[in-house]
Amino acid sequence: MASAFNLLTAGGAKFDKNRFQRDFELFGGKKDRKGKGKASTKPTNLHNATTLPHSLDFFGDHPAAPSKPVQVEVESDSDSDASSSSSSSSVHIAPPTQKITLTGSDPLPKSLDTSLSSLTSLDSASTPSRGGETLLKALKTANINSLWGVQCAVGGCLLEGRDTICVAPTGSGKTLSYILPTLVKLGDPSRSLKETEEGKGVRALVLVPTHDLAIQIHGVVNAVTRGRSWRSLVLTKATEKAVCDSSPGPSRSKQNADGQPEEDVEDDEQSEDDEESTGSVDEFAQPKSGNPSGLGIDILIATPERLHHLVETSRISLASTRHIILDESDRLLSPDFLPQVEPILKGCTHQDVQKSFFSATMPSGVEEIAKKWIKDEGVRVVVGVKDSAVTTVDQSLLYTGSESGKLLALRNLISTGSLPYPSLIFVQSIERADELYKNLILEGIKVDVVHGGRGKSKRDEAIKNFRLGHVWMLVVTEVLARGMDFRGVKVVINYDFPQTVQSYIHRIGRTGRAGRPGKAITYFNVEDGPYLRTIANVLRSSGCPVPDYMLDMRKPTKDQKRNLAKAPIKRKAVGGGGRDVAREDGRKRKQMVEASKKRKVKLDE
DNA sequence: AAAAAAC
Repeated sequence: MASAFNLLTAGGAKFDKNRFQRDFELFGGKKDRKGKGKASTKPTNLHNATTLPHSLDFFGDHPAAPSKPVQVEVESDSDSDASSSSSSSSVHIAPPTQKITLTGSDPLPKSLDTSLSSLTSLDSASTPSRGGETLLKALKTANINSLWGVQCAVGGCLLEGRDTICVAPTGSGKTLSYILPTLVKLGDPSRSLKETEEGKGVRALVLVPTHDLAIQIHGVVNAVTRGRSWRSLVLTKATEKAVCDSSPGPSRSKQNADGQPEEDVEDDEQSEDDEESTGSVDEFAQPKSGNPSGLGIDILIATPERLHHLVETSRISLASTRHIILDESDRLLSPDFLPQVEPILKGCTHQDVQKSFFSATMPSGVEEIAKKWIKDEGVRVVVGVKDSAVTTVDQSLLYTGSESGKLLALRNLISTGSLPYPSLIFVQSIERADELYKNLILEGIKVDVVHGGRGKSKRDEAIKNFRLGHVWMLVVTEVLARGMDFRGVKVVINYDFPQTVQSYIHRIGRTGRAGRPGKAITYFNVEDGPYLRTIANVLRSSGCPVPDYMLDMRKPTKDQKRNLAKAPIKRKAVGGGGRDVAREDGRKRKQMVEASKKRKVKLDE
């Protein structure tokens, strides 16, 4: 326990002001490009274009703002970016450093050093050529000047062509850790490769559990491929056709194991009709050669369901895909998604396809599933302590007594001005999200709500406004718990108790990113009692004080399960709910307890 | 039990 604490605190406390700044720009760039009325400045000028309101300006008003660097032991030599172009920074602040553990068959890949050039200078199988040079240039434009720990380690693995499972904390830089090496391995954009086999179809596939995360990752890709002709798309209804068109002809899918040859031909005819109706080129004029335009998609970012559908109906082939990345992979390999994800993985039939799996949490049961898809030469990268919360978040638990007590507590925070913005409020259901949203409007705050029941464009809009600072508080469901990078978020409030440890870790990981401080407050009531202990253990492992009685609380037994989802926000908690023992719940609680035990056991990893 | 993810 103590060792875990030390390990964690040794890690999270370094700062890289340059890096934060460029991260902001990175995402600002995406927003601005899409912004309607916004002055369409160059993406790099975003910081100026969308000046942060004071409340969002982390470095301006936070007491812990590193006007001088936080003093932590320096063990990395990532000082190469000290002379960055960033105006307001003569101080060098190092990125978060944590212990990184690689396991796998020998020889283990050598970690890259923190300089960007280590991405392209490697004499790996890839063709360095001009691709590397222009990538470096693009990174500098995006104000990315050095690699972080996870990016060095994962970069080494992916560049060597190894399949990889990576468990790294929230906000530690996982997205870039797979995007950058993938770009290097792809070498040149499909546009420059149109005559070659390699440039066709979906060249790299990133699979994520939510639409919103897909959009965000697309923004990252855009930011690091600025000025080049890389073709990256999010698979949506709108882009579906273009994505199918990029797929090599059906002749290819015939070679696949599960292909349905006869129907392919008919599908082809069908597609052709669709083509013409949308005024596209006659891509399928030559069915057997397929996609004569030769325009592939370099990086496709997709959610499982739509892609699964396209694969199952043979409208798209992943037979030429060389890279498949599962982000939030424990979620994607959970029973909810597995039926869709498995066929997609199966569809990647190229003999050289590289598979990689990423998450901040990785229950061992799920990791076993991931391993089944990985070659013997696979590498496991663990940054810090697996399945632990980031230590940069100040976590606390707050007893609110009753349902109405929650709203009271939140209102109190707001009215006393003690709730720093921007903040993120998690609730358990769509209904409760809408209801809390309505209540908060009455408080006169700039608030919006995001959940799966809202249209995609509304979601995009709300998230954009939140990033821009036009929205101070976002009421959300689990949909935004994972992966979303709101760099400025100061507080996460778990208005409703998270249902799993994983959920808790991901939710509070929306703040305290990249070594920055953050705060997480979790409300709980009597009915959350059984689950409290598990979460309390997480707090303690990451160094946050927890009253002893919480850890002593009895293990979850057959407590009545509150139907929280249907409980109105305003109403007082109704006593005497269902008394029945929900077997499902028992099972899940056991998993939670198991997971936390395992976490403790594996502290020395 | 809810959420998410296609039509």
